Amino acid sequence: MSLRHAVLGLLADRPASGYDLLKTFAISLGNVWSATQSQVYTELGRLADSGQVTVTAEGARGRKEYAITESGRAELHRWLTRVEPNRTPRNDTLLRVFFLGLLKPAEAEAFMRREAETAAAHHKELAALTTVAAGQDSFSAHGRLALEWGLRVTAAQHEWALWAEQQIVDRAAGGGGGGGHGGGDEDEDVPAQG
Amino acid sequence: MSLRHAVLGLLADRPASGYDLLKTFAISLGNVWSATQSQVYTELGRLADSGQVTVTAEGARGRKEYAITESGRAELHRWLTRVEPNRTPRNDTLLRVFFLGLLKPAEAEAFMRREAETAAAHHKELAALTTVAAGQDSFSAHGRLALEWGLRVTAAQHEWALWAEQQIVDRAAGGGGGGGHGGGDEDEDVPAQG
DNA sequence: TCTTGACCTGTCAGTGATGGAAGTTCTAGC
DNA sequence: GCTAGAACTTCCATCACTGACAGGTCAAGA
Repeated sequence: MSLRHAVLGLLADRPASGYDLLKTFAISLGNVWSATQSQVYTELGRLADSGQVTVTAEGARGRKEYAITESGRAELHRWLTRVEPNRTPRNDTLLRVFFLGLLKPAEAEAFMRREAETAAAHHKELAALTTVAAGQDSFSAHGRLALEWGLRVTAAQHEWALWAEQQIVDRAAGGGGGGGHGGGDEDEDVPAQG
Repeated sequence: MSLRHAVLGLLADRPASGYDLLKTFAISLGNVWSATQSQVYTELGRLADSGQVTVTAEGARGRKEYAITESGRAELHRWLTRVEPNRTPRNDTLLRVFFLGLLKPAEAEAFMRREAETAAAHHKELAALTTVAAGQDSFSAHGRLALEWGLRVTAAQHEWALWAEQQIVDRAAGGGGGGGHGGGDEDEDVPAQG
């Protein structure tokens, strides 16, 4: 449902063709909201039908350039200011974490280690983007806010994965499969959050 | 697509009816993967058709208790160990952040402030769960790992939102609407992450 | 000229997600 | 006996997403 607004938002910056939008998704916006080809073209068609965008030019190779209309801008503004962001949680990795007890400790440990590596790699990718995305326009500036979110969250994820891996190791050593788990050096149940 | 595995995972712990599963989603698992009534019942039907779960008892009021089968367990294990977690980014809030430039600075600022509040509230909710979810079984133990993730990420989100709000204030004060923006005390572009 | 490949737009079938409405059966209280 | 409501399941219309397919046009080089 938000794809519509992603497209509107991009067109609010400047007119573009479906192909152009696809490139923007691939480069920057896709880090935050991904879209496939068919989705973008379908959505452009729908938006044109409802009068929120119009075709402003037809170029070579059948290229159609779309621009946002007043009606589209109004809808975009309404969405930005009046519609609650959708926070439906849907985290594939965490879902698996819930069920890690079904694996052997070694498997579960490997899972968390892979997660740690993935988070670190993702963080690195984003850090590389930082040096590139240095535009002074508003779109770039706000993109950097989103980028910073990514940096912080991937960093937190990395540390969490390392911590969780250790928890699993401890539990395997202390508790085994059965009921209670051996006490001892387990003060550090949950780290302080400030 | 992962709803199937969420259901399988819950049934791997113990047999349950659709209604039971719904309660589990409402209480714990829903923080990580939400599901509606129709989804759960539909999925149970599909799983029964494909032989990954079976009806083990029929109780009062048409209640059907489902249990996972060997085939279901195998699929679950395959998913946990062999299937890459789906990392399709789809973050409604960040999508809006990209387009905050379309709002007046005061509106954008209000948006970020609301985000900060939401993150703080969410963090508090999760912290309240911490004291409750103290079971010693494996499902609870791993649930706490997921919970810890939530605590860390909401904390990071809160701080990020505060930081971003400040960025917006600075930009409005320094740059205004036009081209370049006034230099000065803007060393702190991006905080260190190391 | 012919080929290769980038550019650019679309359609379609299958599948799953969403949200609401509805219906039956049991329990508890009057 | 009657009612209210909780327990529990099922159906349906609509919409979003995926992945594949199916084009047609221009530019540059062999």
